[in-house]
Amino acid sequence: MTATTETSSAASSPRNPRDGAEADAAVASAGPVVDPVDPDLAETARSLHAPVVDWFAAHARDLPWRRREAGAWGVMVSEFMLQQTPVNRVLPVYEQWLERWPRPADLAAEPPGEAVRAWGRLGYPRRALRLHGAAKAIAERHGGEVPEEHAQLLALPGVGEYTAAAVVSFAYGKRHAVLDTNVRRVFARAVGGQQYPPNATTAAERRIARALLPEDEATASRWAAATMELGALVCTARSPECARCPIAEQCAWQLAGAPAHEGPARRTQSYAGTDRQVRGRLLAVLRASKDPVPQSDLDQVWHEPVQRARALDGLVSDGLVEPLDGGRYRLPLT
DNA sequence: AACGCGTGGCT
DNA sequence: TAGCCAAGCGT
Repeated sequence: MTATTETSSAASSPRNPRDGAEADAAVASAGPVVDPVDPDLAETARSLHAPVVDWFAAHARDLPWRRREAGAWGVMVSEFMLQQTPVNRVLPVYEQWLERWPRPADLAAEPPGEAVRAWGRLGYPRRALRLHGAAKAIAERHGGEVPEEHAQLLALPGVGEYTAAAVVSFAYGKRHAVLDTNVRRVFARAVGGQQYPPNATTAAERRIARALLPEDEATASRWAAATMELGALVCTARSPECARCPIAEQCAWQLAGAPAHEGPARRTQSYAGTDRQVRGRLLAVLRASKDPVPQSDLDQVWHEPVQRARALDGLVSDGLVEPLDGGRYRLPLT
């Protein structure tokens, strides 16, 4: 089954990002919200489920957060760490984290600076602060249990649309569409016939993800994990291994001759010389020291005083660094 | 909506 | 080699 006119127009949303939104709005205003499933899309879905889920059963990696003993907290910790950080770098930090803080309340009882320190070099250390904040909220407002509802999860710091969906689906086995960068790429190719999805998630993509979600709860949960895994291992961004793909024969992109991506390239972010690099160096010094660090030590990490001061100010206003008397700094105790 | 936010491996 | 890329979020 190749992409229909409906799905291909929806999935070509880099050009027409409003198609899906208008359709959704029209349905929403019509009354009770029942997912509008295009019959062709439904047929596409049925033809994809078995091969993808079977492939997953045979090829899924044995990752610690996929084991039963991980629990919802383990899933949640892994999802925070995996936000923009590769699996291989997450693995050792995840193990140490859960050993030290096996429940949300254990983390909540510690200063936020300890979370930042334990985060190590995973990058984007504000995630550590948010995970600590989420743990406190769970301890205080949810009786120490990771909430099961998508809306409750979404209210936690650092939990966005994707992470909430991942916890709902992976930790609690509930039926919820999960759209991460891997799934978006798989759908863009298999359904949309495009090499890459649009830069930002569109309403059209959400609609397709919902339409493709299996009815059965347990299958839906496996499907979510399976499509992610397929994107991570086979349908990769740079060099997809279509010969190993369980749905290559049905893939709209393959059937179209694997055309190269049209349209604007993704903005590539620089790093060298940016405030981010300076922040990283400052924080590395602070992580390494259990005691407060004098300003003079921090001054060593970057030659340019204006940028250095701006980076330090930023860390303080983000709550990643606590200024003390006498020009000394440390990771935050509160 | 576009941007800032770390870090390191890969091609 | 210099981008490109990695299970996003918040503003």
